[in-house]
Order: sequence, then structure tokens, then C-alpha cells
Amino acid sequence: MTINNKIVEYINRSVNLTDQEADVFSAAFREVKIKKRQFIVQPNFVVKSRNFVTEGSFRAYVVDDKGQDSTIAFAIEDWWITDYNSYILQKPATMFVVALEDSVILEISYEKEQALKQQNHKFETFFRIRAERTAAFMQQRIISNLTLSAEERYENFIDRYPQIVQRVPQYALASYLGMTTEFLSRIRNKKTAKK
Amino acid sequence: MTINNKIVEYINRSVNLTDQEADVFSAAFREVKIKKRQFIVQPNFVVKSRNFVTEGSFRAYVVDDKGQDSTIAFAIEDWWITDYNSYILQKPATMFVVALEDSVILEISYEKEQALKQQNHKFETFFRIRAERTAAFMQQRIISNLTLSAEERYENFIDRYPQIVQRVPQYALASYLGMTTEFLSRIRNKKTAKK
DNA sequence: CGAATTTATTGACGTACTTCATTTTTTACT
DNA sequence: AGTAAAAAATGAAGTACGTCAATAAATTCG
Repeated sequence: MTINNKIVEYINRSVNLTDQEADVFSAAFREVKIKKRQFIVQPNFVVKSRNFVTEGSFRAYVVDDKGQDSTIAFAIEDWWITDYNSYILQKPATMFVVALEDSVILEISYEKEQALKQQNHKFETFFRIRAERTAAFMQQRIISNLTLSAEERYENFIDRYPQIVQRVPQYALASYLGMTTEFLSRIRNKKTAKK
Repeated sequence: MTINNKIVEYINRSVNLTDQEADVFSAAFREVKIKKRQFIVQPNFVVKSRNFVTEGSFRAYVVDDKGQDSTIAFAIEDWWITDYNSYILQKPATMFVVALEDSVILEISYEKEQALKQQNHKFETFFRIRAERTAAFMQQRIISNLTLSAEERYENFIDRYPQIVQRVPQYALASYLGMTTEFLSRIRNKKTAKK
């Protein structure tokens, strides 16, 4: 069994690797421990890695000129997180990515990822599937933002990602769902009052 | 030069194909003419093709239980359109895709696409890059939906996609931007009044 | 364990945007 | 070209959600 066996388990759900391929793949990753409140991405720097979370949780967000922040993504165990645009297009980041808890990630550099994809068709397939799933996920979110009310978006989120609701602060969830923390508080209390 | 040379030109911007590879790739596509107001995707059917627009324009949208429709995507020449979730995950569509003008598309079936990706690493790379760009694009849209006011979203859209603004009906653009056609009308008239 | 800090709650008030109904303008069709 | 149909504009009234300010609750950390 290789060192980074969690990432190997993960990729094997999409493509079947030989033991040797698994070693090559996992060797491209580096394990890094991140303390709560530590940033792994900051605006204006070009993001140099894609990160797979093995322990803990993260939040990616942007801050606008009025100081308002909007959560773009969450990640817990088995999820990936980075500033996607910055990483993929190798241009300066616009987001912060911060640890919400003490965490452990496996990070792969942009260059190593490119090399993996070139060297083995299966690795290319894996990243293709990842990107497709990411796009499908984002499209669902766009649809939910366009068609649902604040309360419906919240209920929808609870249904789909109950584990995340438990672990992230309310203000972060509110800004992910496109509402204020006050409004989310009212939605929640209205519901519990009914019971 | 192959029959479907437009798709070959397009893929050659991402990966360099030999003449023979270009022939194989373009042979997987079929040209189809679509009349204005004709649907190429309807809810509840599993989408069987990904479509590259060579002439004309399309609009993808969902309709909610109150009969409100929300535009999910537009496509003009050199863009792709389908119900992404349905196609990628091969599950029933939730969207309509309709021609806004008399149009011509090059369609590739799900099975043929899978075969292309398996048979040649370069084709896999092409679809991986496509998916990444799609995800990057969608993320930008999510950020714009979360951080901008209705008027700002409209101005942002004009800056980025002036060619599209000219060609799509106002109600479709409004529902893409997440506002009513009445409100977009007011935004536009406020601006022209100022001049 | 207790003080400091962060996060969530609550109320009163404000506003960006929606809804509905009607009219005007533009587009499509024979 | 002329009529029907679709799309856009406009006004008046309503509402889902935001803002601000103050308090309460939960969490962090010495």
C-alpha cells in the first residue's frame, strides 16, 4: 500500500490503476497539515496547487469592494479545493481559501498534474471525469440560484449536503447560499418554532 | 480538407491533430439543420448528443412549477450546447434547448464520444480541456450571481458577450441574468435616457 | 475556569426587485 | 402590405430579502 492511499482509493473509483500506476500517481502528491484559520490560497497570487482534503474542512470565498464576502465552495474529506479559475487558467487568484478546522490535504502542483496527464492516458481520463463532475455540480448550483427562493435553497442544501451543514459556520453557509446570516437565522428559527 | 472542417479548426486550438486524426474526429459528427423554435433537447429524455453550433443560436432553459423559466445557457457559432447534466451523467434531462434562429449544428453521440476518448489520448485531452473551461466559465457565473446587483450583472454581461446581447430576446437575457424582463427593460431605459 | 472574541439572534426599518395589468413596439406570416 | 402574434415598455403596488444596531449565545484560548 502506498503512502497516500486515500488518493489512490479515490482515483480508483473512476479509473482502474495497476499498483505501479497507483504509486506514480500518489507520489505526485504531498501531504500538508493546515491549522484552523490558515490560508492556502490568497488573492493576486497564481495558485500553484490543487488540493485533496483528507481531514478537516475548508472554505473558498471572495470579498467584494464593499467588504462583503461570498462563499464559493466548501470542502471536507474526499473533496477537492482551490481557486479553480486561477489554477486551471494559471492566472492570479481572486479567492481566499481558508481552513475551518485543523486539516490535512494532499496537494499536487500544476506542473506535476500536467506531467501526469501527458504521461498516462488513464490519468488524463481521471482529470477529465473530475472536470466534468465539477461542471455538472456547478450547473446544478446555477440552476438552484436562479430558480429557488432563499428558503428553498437552504432546504435543498440540507437535503444534499447534511454533513456540511453540521460543520460550517452559519455565516459561511448563508453567504454560500446567497443570503445574509441574519436571514438564514430567521429561516432556521421559523422552522424550529413550528415543530 | 474534411467535411466538418469547422470542428477540426476548433479542436486544433486545443490539441494538434494529424490529418488522419482530424478525419477520425470529424467523422464522429453529423451535421443537422435546425429550424427556429425547434427543440433539440426536452425534459425527461436522456440527452444523447453534445452539439457544436456552426450557424445560428440556441437557448437552454428550465421551467419551474410556477411556469417561470430560467435560461441556463446560450450558444452561438463555435459554442457547444446540451443539457450538461443529462449528457454527462446520462440521466433524464431537466432542460429545454431551443433554436432562436435557423441553425446548423454538428452533433456527436454519447457513445461515439466515449469511443473517441478511449481510442486516442489527444481526444481525451480535448474533452478534458473542454470540461475544465466549462467549469471555469460556470464558476465565474456563480461568482457574478452571488456578488453583483442586477444592473451590474447586466453590464458585466454586455462587456463580456456583446455579440450575444444583440442576438437574443430580452426576456431570455433577463432570465439568464436572474431578473424579470420588466426589470431589465427599466435598467436599459434608464441608461439610454441618461445619454 | 473565566475573559475575550467570534458567531448567532432579534427587532425596526429600508430597498432592490417582482408582480400584475395595460399599452406600445417589433416581428412573423400570408 | 396588412394583420396577427410575440416581445418590450411603463406605471402602481407588493414583498422577499438586506441593513443597521443592540443583545445573547457559543467558542476559543490563556
